[in-house]
Amino acid sequence: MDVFTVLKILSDENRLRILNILKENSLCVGEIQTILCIKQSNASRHLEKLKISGLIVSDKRAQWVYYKINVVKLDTYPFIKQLLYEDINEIPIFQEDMRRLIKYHSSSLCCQDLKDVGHDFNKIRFKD
Amino acid sequence: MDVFTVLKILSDENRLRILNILKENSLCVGEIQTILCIKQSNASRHLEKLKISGLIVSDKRAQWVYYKINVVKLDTYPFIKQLLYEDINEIPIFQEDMRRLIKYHSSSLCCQDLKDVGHDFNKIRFKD
DNA sequence: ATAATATATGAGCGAATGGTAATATATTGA
DNA sequence: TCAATATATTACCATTCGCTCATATATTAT
Repeated sequence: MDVFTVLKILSDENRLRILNILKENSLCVGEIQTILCIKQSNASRHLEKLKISGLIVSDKRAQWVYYKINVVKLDTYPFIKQLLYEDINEIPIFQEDMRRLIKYHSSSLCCQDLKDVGHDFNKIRFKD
Repeated sequence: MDVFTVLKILSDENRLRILNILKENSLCVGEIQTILCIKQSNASRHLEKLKISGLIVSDKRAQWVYYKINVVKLDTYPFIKQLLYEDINEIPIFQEDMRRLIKYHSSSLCCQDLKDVGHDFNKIRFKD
């Protein structure tokens, strides 16, 4: 995968947002869809591209497919780590996604509960 | 200019090749066209996009327009320097462009001579 | 087996992209 | 002033892109 292709993969807002929330933990498609507030098919499409690029890997458990960053692949081009782990941290949209991710993790919900709120983050009840 | 747009600008092969050969010295459009072996209108188009993005600046002298890297702008996102000054250095296409750039500089040619070879790098006579 | 659910995918849409040939604009030099 | 040249721009084309709806596939639970 040449550097141009990697840059194109990274240049999409939704894909970069996905990589951002996958930095710490792996997530399944429904969680990504919910935290980023995007359509399921859209999430799935971007995940496919990210997987083909090698930037993420998948792991199917029961009916859920978990995706996580492919750390080894990131070393191919050091700029990717700089971008992902440093440069984007100060950008509002990524901070908001991280805030939702943390809030989701602080709830007691997991994959199989998201159907109950129709994958709508705003319908999730948090303990205050 | 948001990070997605910058990434899109950087994700094109010809634009990245242009940035690569502009790392050390400024060059006019005809020189870029010649060293990269691309069409004049194509070079001009990509230079326009790079200029709009702020990654390069232009400086018109007589009928020639010289472009150079906008060093200040590169600091907006540190990953750009990592990409441009480190990561791409090992990639063949950029090395070949640098080889042609150095060869061009080692000749006694400048802007106004390139018309004599029809902006064809292979028609340039070098001292051996 | 059947219903429910998670994920992937086919088809189609509008928009953006990169390339080119031809032309316009600007500048210089004779 | 006029011819030559450098660069920018217009118009067009083929391709790719991101998104969405609807549907297919796979898995689980009853």
